[in-house]
Amino acid sequence: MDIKQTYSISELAKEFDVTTRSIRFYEDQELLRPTRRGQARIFSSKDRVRLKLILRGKRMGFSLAETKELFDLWDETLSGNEKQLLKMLTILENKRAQLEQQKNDIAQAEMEMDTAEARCREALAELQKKKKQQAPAKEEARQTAEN
Amino acid sequence: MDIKQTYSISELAKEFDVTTRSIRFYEDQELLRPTRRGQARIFSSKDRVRLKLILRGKRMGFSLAETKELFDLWDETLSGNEKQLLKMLTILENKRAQLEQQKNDIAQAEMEMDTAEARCREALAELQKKKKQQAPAKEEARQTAEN
DNA sequence: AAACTACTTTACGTTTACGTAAACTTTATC
DNA sequence: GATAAAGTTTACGTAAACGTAAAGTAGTTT
Repeated sequence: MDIKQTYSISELAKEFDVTTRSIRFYEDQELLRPTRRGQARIFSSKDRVRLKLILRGKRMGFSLAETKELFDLWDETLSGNEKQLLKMLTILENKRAQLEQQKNDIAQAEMEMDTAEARCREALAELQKKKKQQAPAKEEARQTAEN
Repeated sequence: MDIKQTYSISELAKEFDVTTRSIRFYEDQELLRPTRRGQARIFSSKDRVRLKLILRGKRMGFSLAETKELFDLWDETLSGNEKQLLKMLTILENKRAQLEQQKNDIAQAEMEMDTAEARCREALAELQKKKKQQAPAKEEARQTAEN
């Protein structure tokens, strides 16, 4: 049970910091399926969850098509015949492998950022040294000023 | 010290499973800077490393422009004046935050995949039960056949 | 020398994921 | 009842990241 049952397009746009254009586009691509009151779209909390998943997918480098595929598959899975269920399981395995790859990539990136940062700090320290040599007289003044 | 000093375009294309078109495009966008022998491109091991970084960046959802920015910044950093160094450090912080976000996203996704998989297996188990009820006579035959 | 292979440039085409402008409708407010 | 506020459709535009010919060059094999 969510806090609210329905949402307007601009409510969702604000909450997730996307444009209404994007949301309409996601509907056009059938990733969201709002109902209508007259012309206006009414989004359910299911739509809200899906929007959240869409955006997370994007951050993880998934295309809208990929995300839609997962949504569709999951819907089919719910009215599950055996084939669909098995297919879903294998796809889940594939996605898990993808996530593993991403975790490796991230770990690698973090390590490299560590060494990059270290080199930066070294270089900075070098510069500081040279400054001191050029103007050692001002040192005490700055020390007291740093409080 | 790498195994090899220089690479042809097709060597790199094969090794990293990208098209030569992509590699030329990366050069065009100034992410790679091969030298030439006549017309032909000669890639250094530095280029090779960069290509690897480009592709990892893509898997992590980075645009080529973002990656190029990092490359350029890092190059400037090497001939580091203080401002550049400090800028690099803050950018590294930002990237770290991004990685944290991605790690959260992945963890979330993994949890949801766990529950999704569990539901799939439950549904499958249900289907198996129904099958048994409909044809309990064939059970022993199948059991022995499964060896 | 002809053919093959690997590489090149030029340039137009394509997909994805929206941006942006124009011209309405509906509802709320003054 | 005018006007603003929030929503709508239609439709053309755009940036990114290549794909895909077309046509040429350079070296090497037969």
